[in-house]
Amino acid sequence: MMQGQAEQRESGSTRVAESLAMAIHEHRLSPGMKLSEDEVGEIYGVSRTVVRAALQQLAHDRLVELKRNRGAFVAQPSVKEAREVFEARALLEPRTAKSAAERATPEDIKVLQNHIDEEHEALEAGDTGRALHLSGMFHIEIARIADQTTIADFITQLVSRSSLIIALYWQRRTALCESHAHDALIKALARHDGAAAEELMQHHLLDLLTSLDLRDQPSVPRSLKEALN
Amino acid sequence: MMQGQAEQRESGSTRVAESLAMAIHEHRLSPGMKLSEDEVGEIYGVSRTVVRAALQQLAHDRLVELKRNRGAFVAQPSVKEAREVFEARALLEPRTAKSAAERATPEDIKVLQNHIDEEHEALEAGDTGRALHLSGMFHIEIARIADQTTIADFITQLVSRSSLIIALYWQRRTALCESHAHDALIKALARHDGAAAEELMQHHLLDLLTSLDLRDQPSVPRSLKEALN
DNA sequence: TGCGCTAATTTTGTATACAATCTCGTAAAC
DNA sequence: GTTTACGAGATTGTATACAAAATTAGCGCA
Repeated sequence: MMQGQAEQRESGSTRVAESLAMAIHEHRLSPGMKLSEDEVGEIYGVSRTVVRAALQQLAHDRLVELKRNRGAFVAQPSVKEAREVFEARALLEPRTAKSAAERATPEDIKVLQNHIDEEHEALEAGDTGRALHLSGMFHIEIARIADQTTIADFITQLVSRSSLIIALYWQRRTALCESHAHDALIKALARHDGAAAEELMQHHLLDLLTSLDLRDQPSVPRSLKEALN
Repeated sequence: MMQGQAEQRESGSTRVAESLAMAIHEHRLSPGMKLSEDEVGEIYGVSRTVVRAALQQLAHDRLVELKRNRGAFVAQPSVKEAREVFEARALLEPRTAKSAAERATPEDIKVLQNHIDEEHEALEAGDTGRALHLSGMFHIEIARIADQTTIADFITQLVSRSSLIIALYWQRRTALCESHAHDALIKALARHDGAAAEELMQHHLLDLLTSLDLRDQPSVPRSLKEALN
């Protein structure tokens, strides 16, 4: 009966959620921006029902914040939240990179190399949004290689939030994140050097964190109301 | 205008979700059981709309599994998933316990002690469901004390899933989890001994894991259909 | 009896309708 | 001129109605 492509067509809400998430990752939607249900629904040609489901998904990933009876807003991670996200990543990712190094197949390495290549391309093309997105995908891919679905899901969420954090707290004066950390990582993975991968990941995350400007200015509120509410 | 208790009354879907989660934690709902939208809605006196929202929340926490066009089922974590959950906990909780030990106030210790006392009470009363739930709350409370909201959220999710895993894979022949590990932990926290807390937590999680029967029997399917689908 | 097909029933997915709440502009009072 | 109160408009929360898909039951046939 060969059921051919098991392609279980994804539900409408997931499609909308993914599209919105992409827009947030690429910084086309800024933190604090309001996501009106009617507006979003009209854009995607779906009813408020599916928009609400999509927004709820995104809220659970902390990409949007739902305020009761007020609607959905692109999240504005506080400085504390930003630190917490990177502390969580520091706990999860180095060890996961180690596991990945021990398990990586040549195919895995190729996929990762593709990510890096595309990342460099986007960077040279000046498309920093896309470059940042691909940079995040690199981290997620490593978790996938480690064959730790649960941890990979957490890292996916953390990378998403990191994108938002970078949008808010990036110091543009710093040299771009093109620190070749990913190149070094992929080399360690290719030669199955778990210890090196673990350490490289740890330092990479620390570099990322210190490249942010995390002094206590809980983001610039757009209005007095937002500040006090 | 002093708005007094900021008690933002929670939405209907969260209420339903929390009630269902509690039922799952206390093993009143078994893994694999179907949660019909109409049925759940009738029980709580709400429409399918809010039930669907609640189920989506629970699905995101991996407490229920949503199958497209087929409905919601209480999740049946596989053996692999069970291992993954405990590996994730092994990465997150020991360090968090260390942080908690360094920050714990006397009030924090008191709250934890209450948890333990209630846990022992429930155990003596033979209410293992409640005991297990309180045992989980103990871990979550430690993450809260560490003042790491992000990690605390992850641990909350992992503890939830652990409850399901225990329901599926617990070996009843093993001596009950009343291994006094929590007593030792609270003592380490009380004297701000971070290193001890970290190590105790690590061993505690390992003990938990080894007390499960994780041989490759992906749970007993109720029917042939479930096995093949 | 056992298998396969079709149709009725049930259940989920989505859209729409109504109710509750908030926002914001206007105007009156101090 | 500033503040407060009120109400129209807009937005979200929930319920219901309809469409699409799956499950189930019944029937015919080998």
